[in-house]
Amino acid sequence: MGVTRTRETGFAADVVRTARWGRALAHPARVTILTLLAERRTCVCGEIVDDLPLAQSTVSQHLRVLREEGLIRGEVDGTRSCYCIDAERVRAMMADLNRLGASLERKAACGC
Amino acid sequence: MGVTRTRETGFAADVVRTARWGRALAHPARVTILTLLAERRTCVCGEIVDDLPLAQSTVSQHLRVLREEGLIRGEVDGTRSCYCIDAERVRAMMADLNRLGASLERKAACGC
DNA sequence: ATCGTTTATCGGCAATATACGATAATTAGT
DNA sequence: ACTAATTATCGTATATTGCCGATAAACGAT
Repeated sequence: MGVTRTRETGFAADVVRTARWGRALAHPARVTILTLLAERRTCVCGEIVDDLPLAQSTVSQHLRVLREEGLIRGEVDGTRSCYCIDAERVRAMMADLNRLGASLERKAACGC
Repeated sequence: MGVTRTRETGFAADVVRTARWGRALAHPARVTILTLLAERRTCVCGEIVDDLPLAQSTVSQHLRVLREEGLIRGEVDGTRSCYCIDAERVRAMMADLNRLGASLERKAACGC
């Protein structure tokens, strides 16, 4: 009764992993942050805030999501936090997404 | 006051598009559905329900999300709905995601 | 027309995500 | 020690998502 199924039970592990990448990218702010970090190689938090139409605290939360998925790393540098992309993880993400994409495209012909 | 910013304002159009792909993939059920459709080329709704640990109505909602993003197409066939992957859109999605991935990896060296 | 089958949608509830301001924490500089 | 600057976290309000059962809608078969 009232089971409140948790989101990630009953699904294959690789599928869950892929879905997590999806979630990480599922907000424009996070995609923008990644792009910013790529363009500038590295950014302090304040610079990111300046480039987003969001409050500092909100940006910080998005940074956390990205950090939790490992896509970015943060380093405290004095009073500021310096963020950069974790290339390794980005590659891992793209590998997973491409694996999905490839398997979808391989047999894409529609029988309908 | 109480601004409740809408989620997709103030962001670049391509970023919003990428984030939408992310959202589409952001749930294990949807990734599973896509994979199922790829494996079998085509499925009626009931078969999909049978392979997911979710109620029929819930699966139907996930199908709708995928349909709204154009990743799958549904065709009514008598009393049943036959779904299949829209290869075109999947390619478009992967192109967008890879475009992001490439731009992230290109300048990945971390300055931290 | 009625019944059985299948799928979509509705209504409602719980959980999560998103947003903000306020505050705490950390550090540099004085 | 105090102040200013920067960032993370907290508290909270709202929106969205996800889930289910129930119901509606569409169709085939009798």
